[in-house]
Amino acid sequence: MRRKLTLKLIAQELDVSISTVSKALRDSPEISEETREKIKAYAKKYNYKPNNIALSLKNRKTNTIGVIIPQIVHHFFTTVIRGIEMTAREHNYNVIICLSNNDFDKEVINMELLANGSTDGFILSVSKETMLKEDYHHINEVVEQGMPVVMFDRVVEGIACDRVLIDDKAGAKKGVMHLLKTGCRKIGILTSHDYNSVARLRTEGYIEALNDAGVAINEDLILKLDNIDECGEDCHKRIKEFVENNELDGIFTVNELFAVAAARYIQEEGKTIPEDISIVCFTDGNLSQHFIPSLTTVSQHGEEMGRKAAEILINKLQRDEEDEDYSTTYIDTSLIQRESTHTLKNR
Amino acid sequence: MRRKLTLKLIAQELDVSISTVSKALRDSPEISEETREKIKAYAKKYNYKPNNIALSLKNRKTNTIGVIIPQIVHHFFTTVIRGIEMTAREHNYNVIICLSNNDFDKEVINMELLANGSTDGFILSVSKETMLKEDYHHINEVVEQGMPVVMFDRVVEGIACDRVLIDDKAGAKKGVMHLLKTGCRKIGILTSHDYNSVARLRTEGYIEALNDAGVAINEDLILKLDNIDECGEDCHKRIKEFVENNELDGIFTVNELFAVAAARYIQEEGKTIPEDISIVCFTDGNLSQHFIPSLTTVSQHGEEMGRKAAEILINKLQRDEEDEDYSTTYIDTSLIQRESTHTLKNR
DNA sequence: TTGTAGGCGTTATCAA
DNA sequence: TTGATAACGCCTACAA
Repeated sequence: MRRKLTLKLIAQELDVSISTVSKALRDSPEISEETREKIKAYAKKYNYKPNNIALSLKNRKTNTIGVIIPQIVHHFFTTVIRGIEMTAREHNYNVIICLSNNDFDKEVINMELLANGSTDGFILSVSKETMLKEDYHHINEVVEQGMPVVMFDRVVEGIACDRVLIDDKAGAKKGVMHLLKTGCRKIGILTSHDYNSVARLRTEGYIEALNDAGVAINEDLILKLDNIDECGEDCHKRIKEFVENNELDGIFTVNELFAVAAARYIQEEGKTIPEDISIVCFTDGNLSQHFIPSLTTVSQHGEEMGRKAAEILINKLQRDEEDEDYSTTYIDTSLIQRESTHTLKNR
Repeated sequence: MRRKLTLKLIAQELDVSISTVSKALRDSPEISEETREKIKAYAKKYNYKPNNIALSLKNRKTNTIGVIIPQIVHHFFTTVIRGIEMTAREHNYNVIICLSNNDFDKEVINMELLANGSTDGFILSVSKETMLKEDYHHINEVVEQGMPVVMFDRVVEGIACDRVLIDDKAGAKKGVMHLLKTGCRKIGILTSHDYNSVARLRTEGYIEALNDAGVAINEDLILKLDNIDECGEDCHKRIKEFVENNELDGIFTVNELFAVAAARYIQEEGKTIPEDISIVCFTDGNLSQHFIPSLTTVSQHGEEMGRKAAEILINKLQRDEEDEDYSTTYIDTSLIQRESTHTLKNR
């Protein structure tokens, strides 16, 4: 079989019209039992499958959700995707994923590409560069064309779309409170600059937890690194100095990488975790689970987040009269206690 | 702007025919300077973008590459995807990614889905379940329809397609030789069952390295775990026993997870790495880099692999007369020395 | 220089 | 019960 089978080819072969074939295959009662069977048998034998492209064109909808994310290395994004895919499949939607690699231009290209017919709507987490530039024209354009958009995790103000967020502030607070409960008082935080919505909220949670506990905020104990997605040489150096120059008994970090770097320099100083310094970090990924000591983390329930985002989007897609109300949903976090903090009886 | 702009709409608005608009926008010399400018100005003003779906249908090609992989958590797959995307973009192809989650049914569904018009060709790494079942009908179907397929990493015999492989055997050999060179003699291997092509080849490399060095193979030192993608409870237990019951001075593992698990039980026994036992593992990911001690690894050059796979596929797509010759390309590995092995002067 | 017609693969409407 | 026709959005050979 060289070329894909089409209705036309079947029609020619069986000497009927195209529309007869179409109807027969869709079990139309218009067609006589006999011809219907004949056509279906032929289609089955030669494995006919309708061409999705033609269907999309005809129906003006693709039944496909476009997902645009900065990176895929993140365990977190992986779980979100899984959630999206599960819900999508349940509702007979397909998912296509594009990576922006935290690059503004790529984000724009990808969105335009998918917006030109490949997709009915978007689920997206904006790239670092986009946040820095504060240029959202590509997202707004898509919205203006009537395609629903759901932003998750790394969201941005001023766009007419739904939002699904980790409750970053509450999560961070939960983590820092755990440190406090297990006896830490000199707690530092490794975070990132405030343009990153996620980092900012987590820093706020840290501050709030300390405030609630009546522990004074010491600006020296707040280290804002340049990038929340990696930890390069310079980042390592700053963490090293931070650990060496401050008398800490606890550290909260906004990602795993910072936590692991801190652990390294803590141990190099001859201190042990959690005896001398406890660690709690955000994101329950590979590293947290397998590091020695394994890390107490604030887990993000990415799968639930993905499910929720997909649900909202599909919902919007299905009742196409468009309402102008946009929701913001918060997804809870939970604390996973492991070896990097003192054990606590009550939970 | 509610509905997307089409040629038809522009034509109505400017009171010309559709084909005039089409030609003008494609800079046809047939159209007078004047109307051309007028049309282009209008299109630009209202941000006209051709509908990809319509183009695909017309041209019977999508300019899209479908990528199907088992998992995305793997750092390795991430780098492969990056390579694919880079090359694809250079040649004006788009990439759409689908995850099989190591699930046979999902692999089949995804392939059928993409094959029905969404994609011109495939780059795929088969799922664990598919390898187990040895059922490749979905891949063969796609091939028979004339869509080129490039398999990478987890490949399978008996399919008419190109292949891009890590030289797993040579890589493993390289890793084990490093252990030998740094003085290890009682070297164990943590690997997976032979149905996994990758695991099998790495095991062979291990054996060959020992043979070459004149070290006798001891079957007790070869542990075949059930799954190469994760390391669950049972897996951990078996690794623990393996480490405790054997007098080892070196361990080679086919992935990071096994290495990290081994490290844990080695240290629990009061031994240190690399002083008492050295470790080398396959896959240069997050864990290897950040673990303490950081792990000496066999790095897979995933990006190069992705580039190569994409190049081969695009090449096939572009000269559409189909030749029946299929290539197998091996991608080299390299050894990255870190803290988990003794240092070696020469490299 | 501009417009008409046909086709890519489907489906829906209406006519035979 | 079956078939012809138009339409989805685009492109192109050919006619005007």
